Amino acid sequence: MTSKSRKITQREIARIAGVSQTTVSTVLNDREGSTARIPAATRARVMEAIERSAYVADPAARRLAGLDNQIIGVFTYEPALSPESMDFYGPLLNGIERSAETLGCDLLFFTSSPVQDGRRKLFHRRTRLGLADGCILLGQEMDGADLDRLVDERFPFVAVGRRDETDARVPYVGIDYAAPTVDLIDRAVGLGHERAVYVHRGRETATARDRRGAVQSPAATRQIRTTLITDEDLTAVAGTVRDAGATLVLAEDAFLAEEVVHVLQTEGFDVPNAVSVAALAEVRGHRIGERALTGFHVRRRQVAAEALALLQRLITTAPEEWDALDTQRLLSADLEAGETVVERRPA
Amino acid sequence: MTSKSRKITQREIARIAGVSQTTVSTVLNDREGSTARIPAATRARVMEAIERSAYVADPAARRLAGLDNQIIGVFTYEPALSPESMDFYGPLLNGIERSAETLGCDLLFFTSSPVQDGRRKLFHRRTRLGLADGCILLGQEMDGADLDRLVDERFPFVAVGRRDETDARVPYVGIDYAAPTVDLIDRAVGLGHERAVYVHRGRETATARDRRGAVQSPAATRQIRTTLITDEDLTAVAGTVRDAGATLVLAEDAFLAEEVVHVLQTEGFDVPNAVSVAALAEVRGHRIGERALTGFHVRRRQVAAEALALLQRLITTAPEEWDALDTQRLLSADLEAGETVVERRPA
DNA sequence: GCCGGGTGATAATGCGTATTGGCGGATGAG
DNA sequence: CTCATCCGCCAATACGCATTATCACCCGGC
Repeated sequence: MTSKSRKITQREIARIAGVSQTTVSTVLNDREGSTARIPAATRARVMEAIERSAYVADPAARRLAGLDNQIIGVFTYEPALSPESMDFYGPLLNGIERSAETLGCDLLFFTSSPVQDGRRKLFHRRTRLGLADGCILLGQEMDGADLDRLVDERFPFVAVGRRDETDARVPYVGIDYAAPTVDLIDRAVGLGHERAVYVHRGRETATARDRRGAVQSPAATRQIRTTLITDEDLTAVAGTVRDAGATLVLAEDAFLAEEVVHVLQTEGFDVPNAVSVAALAEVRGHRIGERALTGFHVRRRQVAAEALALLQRLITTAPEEWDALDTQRLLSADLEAGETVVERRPA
Repeated sequence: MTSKSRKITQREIARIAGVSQTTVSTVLNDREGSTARIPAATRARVMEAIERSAYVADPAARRLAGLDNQIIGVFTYEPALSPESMDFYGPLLNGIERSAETLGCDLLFFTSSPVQDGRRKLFHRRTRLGLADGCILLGQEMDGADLDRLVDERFPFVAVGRRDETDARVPYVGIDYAAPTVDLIDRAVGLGHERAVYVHRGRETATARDRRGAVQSPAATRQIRTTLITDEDLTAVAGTVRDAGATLVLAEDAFLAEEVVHVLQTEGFDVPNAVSVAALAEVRGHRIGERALTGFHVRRRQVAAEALALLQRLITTAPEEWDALDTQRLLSADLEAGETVVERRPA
């Protein structure tokens, strides 16, 4: 073997097959029409030259010539492949990889983006964003300017997570926490609970508002009285529970739930027999003592799959017609029964 | 805002700044020389136009013009981001991501490669390999044809894992199991062991030969007598141990070690008090009852970092001078003390 | 013998960037 | 006054591919 093969181009193939570069291109893309007809014999000759020389098209040239590339960009605001971020990013990346595989797309991770204020910047002088046909954005919080610019440039992208707070036109696939929150409360009511405390982090993100909204919604307040407090002074939790006569504590996320339980137990509460506890977020892998924490489960793999499907639709649709598309999608989190919300014991 | 911004090119910038496209390119790459001199005033004018219009270079065009792209390809023979592969790929990918970040490179995952015979094929008609400046190959076993072709085409790449069996010219970063195997045996001898059994999988890979070679090396056999058996009939292990009067069992990997222990315990052996056990491979996370398994630890993050460093050297070196480079590198696995190799009790 | 129409191809062009080889004008040396 | 520099800039070109516009040829009909 050991051909000194530098780089095989269509021109090279053309020379071997005794045709023009145009013909090679036509054969490769089997483009047929009144303007370009290739008889079987010629086609075969060209094909053979291609097979024998193991030609592969230069993706850069294809891209420059205006074709798409089957490359999907993946941007994360922090390192995605570190052990710490794996809990969050792992299932998402897995879902993305699987979808990309079936779509026949490669994945371009923008790991080179310079870090500013502790998070990566999507746009910079040497960004390779333009190589991708579209881009998936991952991260707990994103830069509004980045999103605006993507929208302005009509670059196909999809954010994972609710993003309507920054720009109403941002396409996203997010999680609905409101519906399962109401479900969870229903279930607690069914177990006899009448007073609850909701401990939240006082954030003003869309999902935080969603959860508060659900807790304070008519559907919920009709059945249970809930006192809201923030995590600023966790030691106050015990007092609030006592004062409100609450038998159920909801926490904004699983970590907060764990802290709250610790405080309650220190104050002599029996969890969950005297006070039930649940988190309004992902709880897989979180336990309170021996018991699995009650809360939600988010099917992240499915979120990723939906995001890629949406992105694919954007890529294959002309920007002018994006308005007609349904580009903002919410998936409901699943209720994860767990074992920390139990029947209310008569006092 | 809301510029209808299609795509800003150097020509556009040139028009705004009242110069030629050549000048813009020169400023951008601050190329200076007798052939192209730009006075500060012009440079400033151009720079301002660039800043204001938020210009970013088209990577495809750059690539086509022969420059490098700061893109490193990552090829795995099976899905890399699935939960099952994470044990193996996780630390490697993490190391790659970190190195890429400091090198300012993006990562292109070739997830689109069509699957054939249960593993992905690197080369296909639409491969985007050419977009990358170089490529990292990951996977337990690789396709020799792929490696040959990469070598032939002088495409910069580095395989993770020993690959000298396929082609002597394949650049790789692998793990040395021979040295730590001898170390492990030394230590066992120091604890009084005189007879051992090595249970291996009967494979003919480079690393498998390495381990067998180390076990049977003069340095080892001088101190301890080792009987080799394969995993074909694990129930035979107990008999072999008894017949050989062995007090130490070495297994080719941690999973095999676990199986072996199970067999031994079923047969009434006290592990590790009567029979010590160790694996000649990664053991982190593996336990025998309450005890951490003795064996090796592979610093995969470091392996990845070395691989990227080597790849970078290949990329920045002309192919004609690759021969002068040291392109095959072995890193020694660390001894992981564990608790399953203990002092030999007098019978 | 001329014309229309279909067939099988190709030359020319463009995509956005980098680079080579100038070119006109000013300045300085002889 | 002439010739050689040097300065500041630009036209032209290449990169590999896709696409548009043509072109030469042959065949049949009139």
